[in-house]
Amino acid sequence: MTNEQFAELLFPDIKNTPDFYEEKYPQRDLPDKAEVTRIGPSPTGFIHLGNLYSAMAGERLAHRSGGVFYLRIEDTDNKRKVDGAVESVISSLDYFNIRFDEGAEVDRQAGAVSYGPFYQRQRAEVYQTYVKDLVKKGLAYPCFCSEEELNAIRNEQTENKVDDIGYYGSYAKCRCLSCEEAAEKIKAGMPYSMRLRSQGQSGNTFKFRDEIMGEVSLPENIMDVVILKSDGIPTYHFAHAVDDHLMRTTTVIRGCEWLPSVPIHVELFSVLGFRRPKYAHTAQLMKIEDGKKRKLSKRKDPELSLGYYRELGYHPEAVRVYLMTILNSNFEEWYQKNPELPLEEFKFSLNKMGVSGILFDLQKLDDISGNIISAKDREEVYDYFYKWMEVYKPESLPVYFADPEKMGRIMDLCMGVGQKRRRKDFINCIQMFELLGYFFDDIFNPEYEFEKYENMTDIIAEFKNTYDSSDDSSAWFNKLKAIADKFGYASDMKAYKQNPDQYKGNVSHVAEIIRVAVTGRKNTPDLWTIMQILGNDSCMKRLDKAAEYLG
RNA sequence: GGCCCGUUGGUCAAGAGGUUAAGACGCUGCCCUUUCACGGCGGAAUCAUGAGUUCAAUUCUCGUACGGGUCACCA
Repeated sequence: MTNEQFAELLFPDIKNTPDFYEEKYPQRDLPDKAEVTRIGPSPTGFIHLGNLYSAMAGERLAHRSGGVFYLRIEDTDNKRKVDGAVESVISSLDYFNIRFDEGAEVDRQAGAVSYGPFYQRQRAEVYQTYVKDLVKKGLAYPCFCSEEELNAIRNEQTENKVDDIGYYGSYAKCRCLSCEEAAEKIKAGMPYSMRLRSQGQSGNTFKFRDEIMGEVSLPENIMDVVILKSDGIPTYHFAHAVDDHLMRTTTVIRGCEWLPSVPIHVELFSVLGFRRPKYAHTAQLMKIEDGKKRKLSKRKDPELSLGYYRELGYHPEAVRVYLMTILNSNFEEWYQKNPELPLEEFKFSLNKMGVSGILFDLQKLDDISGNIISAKDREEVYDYFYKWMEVYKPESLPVYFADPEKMGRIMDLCMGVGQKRRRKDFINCIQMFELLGYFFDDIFNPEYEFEKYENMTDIIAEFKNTYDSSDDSSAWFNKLKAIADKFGYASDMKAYKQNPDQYKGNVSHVAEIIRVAVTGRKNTPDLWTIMQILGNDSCMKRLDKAAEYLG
């Protein structure tokens, strides 16, 4: 039996040849240095920061060069598929302003060549066409080994401390089956996968240039890897080779956990006669746990999920800026110099990307986020907060937004609108939600942050007696000073600093006592304004409540 | 275990054969300030380790340690 006949037996339904697809998916008509990149999430219902990190790199590379950025759904693993995952992936990426030119669920421009379908399951025939061709050339063969047999091989290799663990050489039982023998098994109905007949030599290495890692020396692939699973769907490796070739990807950007499988991909491209794309393997996002760095894991780390940041109400821009700062080492400086320029102006480049694992720094994100929100208009932040609450805290909407005018004043206050400089109180929506709670009598239930000072109840009582809501800010503060003097606190900061021992404290301590009494917190914006917003009745009740608490 | 990658302050990092080894976050001191912030000016804190090359090494080479990744009909 010839290879030709054998291929026909294996793939009787495949009528096309590779040439058909080469023609169907021609070279893209793009400017000279245009890059074609892609993101290929698997629809497990979970898109994470690492994906976004890579996606931003790909998106920037493509769009800065006048190229194409597309979305391919890598759904070859049926077992892990989650319903609705594709929608969630797209919506998450959209939230963070990642836009595709083509790909799954993206409408393409009329008349343009389609490189789809972009769901790998829908491309089974394409892959099989190429496998059939490999069989004809004697470069692929069916493997009938069961899971148990494969495990046995692996165990044997482990026990014998063989260096290379896997299906290759003399361990590859099915590799030397004749076409006739294989045909027998197929006719008997045995399930089988298709494997690459590797041409690699053990011990050989080759130099490989990665756009991020630089030159890397790797061993030649010797494994007869599975290219088609028994259900006729390809493995990642094979799908990657065929798709990125046919979709005319110029640079493959993916996590550096893929670097060790580059030898497989190199051989696959070579065996298929494809020109290899450039590769860029991005650093991993890590997290510290028990004093050790480790790769962020989908299962264990909720902070890895993009949904997490959305739920917390981090502004997408903040997440993008943060990611850019870790994506390109020179971004931060550029951003500080050009805070008003759109991120797209930044000259992103792959070789400015870091090679080693990056520890995710939430504090830094918070700082960036605070800066970004403080630079926004009151209206924008108001809307943003409102929309977040509609989705994530709808039951609180009637409390916080019952009086839009009041909420507007609160926003102005906390953002420092109209002041010389903006405040940076707001970081994300959940934090705003908690921060602003004391403004609303219905939910005001403070955990008082009182420090121990002398005469606290006396000070509160005296303040209550003298408070007049019609006082302006300075009259109000003068009364605070008067109270300070009355109870042996310094009303003059300079005097206090010279002789701190002569006083029980200073006017800022007095202010703190009133602040905590009214709001429960030591840190709030201008107290006088808060009391104006709350109104006289509410303030009086709160002062009583605090006095009662202090006993 | 094999293979691959990495190691500059607590974190993100720039950097070059000779530098006072940038900057940012965090921490912290002072100033400003009628309270909270904002802001301004300072401070502490880093080249994993051994050997080699060199007049000179944190930078180049080799080893060691440590960290990470990967070795599936998962991606």
